[in-house]
Amino acid sequence: MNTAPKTLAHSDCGDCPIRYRAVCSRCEPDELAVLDQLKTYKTYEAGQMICWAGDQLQFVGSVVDGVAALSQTMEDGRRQMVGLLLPSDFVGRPGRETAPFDVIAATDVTLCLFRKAPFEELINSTPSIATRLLEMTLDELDAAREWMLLLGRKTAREKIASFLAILARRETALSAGQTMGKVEFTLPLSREAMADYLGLTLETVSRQVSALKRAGLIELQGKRKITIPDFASLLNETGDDTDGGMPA
Amino acid sequence: MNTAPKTLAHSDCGDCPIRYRAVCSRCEPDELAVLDQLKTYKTYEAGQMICWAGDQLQFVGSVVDGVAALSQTMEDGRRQMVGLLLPSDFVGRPGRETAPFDVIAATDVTLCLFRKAPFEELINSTPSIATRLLEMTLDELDAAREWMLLLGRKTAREKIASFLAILARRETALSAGQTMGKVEFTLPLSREAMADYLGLTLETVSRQVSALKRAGLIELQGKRKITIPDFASLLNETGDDTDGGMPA
DNA sequence: TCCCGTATTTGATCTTGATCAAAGCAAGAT
DNA sequence: ATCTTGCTTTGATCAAGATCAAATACGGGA
Repeated sequence: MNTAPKTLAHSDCGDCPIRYRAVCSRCEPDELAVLDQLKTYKTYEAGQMICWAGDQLQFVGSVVDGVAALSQTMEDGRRQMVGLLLPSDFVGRPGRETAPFDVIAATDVTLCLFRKAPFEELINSTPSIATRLLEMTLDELDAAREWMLLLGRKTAREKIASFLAILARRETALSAGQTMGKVEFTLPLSREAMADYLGLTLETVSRQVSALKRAGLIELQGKRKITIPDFASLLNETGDDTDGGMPA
Repeated sequence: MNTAPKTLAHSDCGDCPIRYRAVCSRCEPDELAVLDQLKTYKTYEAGQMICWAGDQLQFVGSVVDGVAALSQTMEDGRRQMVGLLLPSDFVGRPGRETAPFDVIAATDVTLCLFRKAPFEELINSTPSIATRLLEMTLDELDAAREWMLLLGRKTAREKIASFLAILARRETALSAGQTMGKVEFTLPLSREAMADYLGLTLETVSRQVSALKRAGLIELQGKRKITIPDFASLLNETGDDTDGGMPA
């Protein structure tokens, strides 16, 4: 599961994704110099806890490679994943003392980290960075609310189709091509993790994946490699408004 | 349902809640002067659409009185409420062109509005405001993620108990007293709206409310007035970690 | 006060997805 | 090559909640 690191850097901004997504929308040289001095990298193995809900937060940063998950667990063990962190996503809470949720490495993960205190100073002294972070947080909030529709109202089949569609879209977004006929990608999550994300049991996930395969909407190579022969017909299964509109 | 307007203003800051919650954490006189010139009030009747998903956004602002709801609807009519906006909550999207979700007046609602463009200028020129908005948005994000746990994993009974507990907490937060033995309040939502919020049907909501009443955990005066004789025992029904921890 | 329209409650049945249980499979270890 | 071990798939059964269909209660006018 150790894919070669993908380089997501802004063309002008070196190799650390945070400079591109979270900070460097205008590439001010001063800010970059500060960030260069602050950044460190850290890696985690698949399954490892990155932090626990309630932990003191020392760092913020972003995902360089791999997939991390935010999740919550109830006393009796019921678990709900509340966010997926893919490469280039921001991790952490400027202005917060403690982590609100558990963070778990779903695959092997590399993070690019900055000590929180100096990063917060940077935010407070640089409106463009605060604005950029606000924008990203609003995106996350919209995504969370889309997910609430999925969790509250969609059927198991629609949940699976939606999840696959989101991954597929993210895949093709990275590799320029907008053609959207056929898409191939690797599932970053186990059946159990998918269940935790979708508010289902792993058995139901397995059954519905099989059902989509039987229906010819997806093809499987092994357990994790997925081919979507016709993206549009998968979209029909998601329950989403298929025509235009705003992406989440 | 037209309760007398509650005044939520910061003691130093006049009558508009936005100055307290979103902007006026330090009460800079210049900012307040600008905001005073911008603000207007607008009222909506219960049930009225405040805006539709996809609408051009001209304003941002905050709820002064009443309850508004963010919601999404699928083509076949399934609906999921994704946020409740209570007095002092911020409405709108600095930096966004269009509304991501429908906004509906759940009760009669009064909003305090500012034109978006000048408000955005204020944000960009005043780091403390951008930071404050970021903080508020992070709070909303945490609340949305708490809600994902509720939607994905909680039972109908736990959902109802959680919802009532949240309202009760909000009620007592406003009226100083932290005693938390007995709480009384009025439901701001119909059974149908509660169902849309909780990812249930209105029948299931009705049945579970009746069940909680039979169990002596709540009392009803009419349909909408609720008394919680012992808040702690209602909390036991929410499935939440009851001891300490961080509030959402 | 009575009437009407809407919201709520209640009941009977049906469906979906959870739960329990048992194989199946692939990859690494012996 | 065979035996683990840890997923994943599949099957049978069950329960929670949805759906369909009536009652019933409530609130606001005439």
